[in-house]
Formats: sequence, structure tokens, C-alpha cells
Amino acid sequence: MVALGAKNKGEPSDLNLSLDMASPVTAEEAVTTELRRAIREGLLVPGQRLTQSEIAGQLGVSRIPLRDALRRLEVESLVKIEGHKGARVTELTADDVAEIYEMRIAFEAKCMAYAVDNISKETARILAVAATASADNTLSPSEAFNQRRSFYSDIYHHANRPRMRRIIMQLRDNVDRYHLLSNRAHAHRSHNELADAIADRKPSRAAAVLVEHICESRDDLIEELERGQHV
Amino acid sequence: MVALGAKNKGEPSDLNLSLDMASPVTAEEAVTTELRRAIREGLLVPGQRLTQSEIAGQLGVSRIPLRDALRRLEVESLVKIEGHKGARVTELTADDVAEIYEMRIAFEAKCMAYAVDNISKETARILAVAATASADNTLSPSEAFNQRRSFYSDIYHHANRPRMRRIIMQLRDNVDRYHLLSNRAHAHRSHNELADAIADRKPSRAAAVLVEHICESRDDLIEELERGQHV
DNA sequence: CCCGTTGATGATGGATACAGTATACCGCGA
DNA sequence: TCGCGGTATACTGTATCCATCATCAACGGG
Repeated sequence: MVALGAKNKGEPSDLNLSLDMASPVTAEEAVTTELRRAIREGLLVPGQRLTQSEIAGQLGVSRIPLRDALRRLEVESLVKIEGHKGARVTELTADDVAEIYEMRIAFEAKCMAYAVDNISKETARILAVAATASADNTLSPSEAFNQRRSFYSDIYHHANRPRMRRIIMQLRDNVDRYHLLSNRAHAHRSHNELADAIADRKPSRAAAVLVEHICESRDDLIEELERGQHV
Repeated sequence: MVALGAKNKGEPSDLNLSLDMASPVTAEEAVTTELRRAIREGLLVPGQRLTQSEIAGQLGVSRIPLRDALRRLEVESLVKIEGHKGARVTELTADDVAEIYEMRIAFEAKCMAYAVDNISKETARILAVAATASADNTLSPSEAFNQRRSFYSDIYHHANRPRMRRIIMQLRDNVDRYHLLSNRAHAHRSHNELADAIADRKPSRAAAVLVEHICESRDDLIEELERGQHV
């Protein structure tokens, strides 16, 4: 079950993947979760070829559940499956990133406002604490990322928009993997402002702060992407 | 290859499905398209159980491509797959519909404005003609529906927002199948207004007309749904 | 008479095996 | 030497088969 990257052929497939097999009912579910995580955290880099037998072997499962997982991830735009040619991790252009952020802004602003509008005073306090905590960068970058991710997931949960929340998280997954490069200078200040707005339960202010934060993040990423392309 | 509904067991599975096999490269692709169409057009009603062997047999394929298709449709929220229990066509509550429409309004308004902003004068004229044509109800309800659907798909294509467009079409698929019941009284007027706005190339006006149109459609559907629930 | 248990049945999830297609490599000819 | 064609290979797509789990009904006990 535990996996091992061994047969590097030419692609940089040094990935070591493993399934936890804790909660999921089916292997396909476990594979999907693991692959999604691997892509989000950059273990599977954009453009990388995903050979079915290879990945399946590394995960200790057959090709069937792996294919199911790939189909799902394709609808989530994390991989691209082509005819009889195979699957690859999707690559994003600057335009793609801009479009994704446009959608994120539209939905996340709504959800943030709804959430802050709905939550009780105690919940607001708890979430504000979580916001400041996720700004503390005493932990590793990837850990901090997961922290922030679950923080937003928690907040948006209170917006009572399950479908919108799901789309938001998918959109985040699509761009998050590119954020390994970006600098996170103003993240602290933004998150603290957001925590204040949440604690004070001011929906429109929270949404505004969030939008500004997302815009900064977007501009960083796009700049990084375009710089990388010019090289 | 041609299918035939025969073995009704208890569920109202009178469906007759068939694959065209024209363009698609893989059987899974054909199955996905056909199932999506069947769900959108109401051949597969919400809540209906989708037994793998049955559907696969009716489509003349094995269970494998069918399962792949189901996985995709699950991410699109058209079917719900549960553990070891099977797949069903998803049902929508009034809240779900409201949420979906909220997202549609946000995205479609943007796309309509972008599209009208981008298109040339000739394209505007062509699209306006298509808009009025799709309002002419000399053809069957389902035909009119597909006409409108492809009309919007065409327009949004000019918005240069491929991801947003894809999400929009998925959201439409999720609610369209409930529109068989709804009355389409004001559709004519709205579409004519929209055609004018497009022909005049006024983005904000086109978006406003569209939003109003979508809102009317939403209210019709929600009212219908709640009436159905109270019965 | 009711309820919990247990066995049978059917469907789903997964593995193995096979067919078809795209790609790469190699040889041939200009 | 370069371009082209053919074959060989490797991977994908699909079908068939097996294991596992859920559902339901019958049976026995309280």
C-alpha cells in the first residue's frame, strides 16, 4: 500500500504517493483524494504525464479505480485526458489564472458576506482566532497552506451555499499549486484585517478585505507566471 | 448499439437510449454525452436509480465506460453515487435551485457583458437573429430548449471565458431538466429585448435584460417546485 | 406477536485479460 | 544527409470475471 518512487524514466516522476485508507469507502475515493492532494501540493507538477500503470502501481491499486479518479479530476480541471493519448496534469496560462481568480472573487465575496452574516458571536470569535492562527507562520509553508485552506473552507461552510463552496474549493485547487513560488508578504496583514472584520461581524467589510487579499494574491501569481514565461 | 427499453422492473425506466457514435473517440465520451442529454431532457427523472448493468446493456456497452461516465456526471452534480449502493439522478430542492440560479446570474451577467463587448457588428447581428429565432416557438418544446441552450452557448463563447462558460453550462444542465413543467410565457419578450440589446451592442443593457430574464425563470421554477412539494 | 439474526440474492467495486490505437524507432530510398 | 514508410512497442480503452458489500426476506427466539 505504501508507495515508492523508483522508475524515473525521463519525466521527473520522483513522486512518492500513498493512500491512507482510513475513512474512504472505496479505493477510487482514496485515490482521488490522494491525487488531488499531490497535485495541489506540487508533487505532480503541471504538464506531467500520468501513466496509468505507473500511478496505479505506486498507489498499490489496479488501473480501474485510478481511471475513475482521473475522470473526476478531469472534470475538476486538474488533469486533462486526451483520446487514446493519456492524462497530464493541467497547465495554466496567465489568462487562465485571471479567469479563475475572477470567478473566485465573485463567489468568495458572496460566501464570505453570507457566512459573516449568518454566524453567531461565538463562532465569529472562534473563526477570527483561526484566521489569526493561520497567519502565524511558525509552521512549514505547505502546512500553512493547508491551514489557510481549511480555514476558508470552514468559513464558507457557514454561508449555506454548498455548491458554491464546492466550486470555490475546486477553483482554489486549480491555482493553489502555483502558489509555491509566490511570496506571501501581505498575507499576514490581510488575514488580521479579515479576522477583525469577522470578529466584528461586518459582512461587507469582511468581503471587501477578502477581495483585496485575493486580488493581491492574483497579481503576485500572474506576475510570477509571466516572468516565468519570459525566461 | 441501438437501445431499447424493455425490462421495467419497478422504477419507471422506460427510457430508450442510444449512442450516435459519430464524432466521439471513446465509448465513455459517447455514453457521457448521451446520459447528460437524457438527464437534461427528462428521460431520466430525478431520483431514478441508475443500475449499471441495465444502462450499460441499453447502450450496448460494457459497465466500464458507463462507470466512467457516471463518475464524470457525479462531479457535474447530475448524478449522485453512494458507496456500494449505486447511482441515482440527483434531485433538487428549492434551496438548491436558488443557489444554482444565484451562481448563474453572477456568471452569465459577466459573460453576456463580455461577449457583447467583444463581438463585431456582424456577429452581433447574427446572434440577435439567433436570439429572435430561438424565441419563435414553432418547434417542439425540447427542440426550442436545445435551440436556446446552444444560443447561449454560442454567445458566451465570445466572452473568452472558457472555464466560466463550462461552469455555466453545467449549472444550466442542473436546472434545465426541471423546466419541463415551468411556463415560458415571458420568454418571448425577454429574448426579443435581449436580441435588441445585442444588436445595439450595449453590454450592460444586455446583461441587465438577461438577469431579469433569468430571475423570472428562477421564480417560475421555484414556485413550481414548492407547489409540487406542498402537494 | 414482535424483533433481532442470519442466510440468500443482487448489485457495485476492483482485478485481470484482451483489443485497438498512437508513438517511437529503425531501415530504406532519394 | 534528410525525409518517408513500416514495424514494434507501449499505453490506453474495453470486456469479462471475481470479491465484497448492501438489501431483503425468512426463521427462530423472546
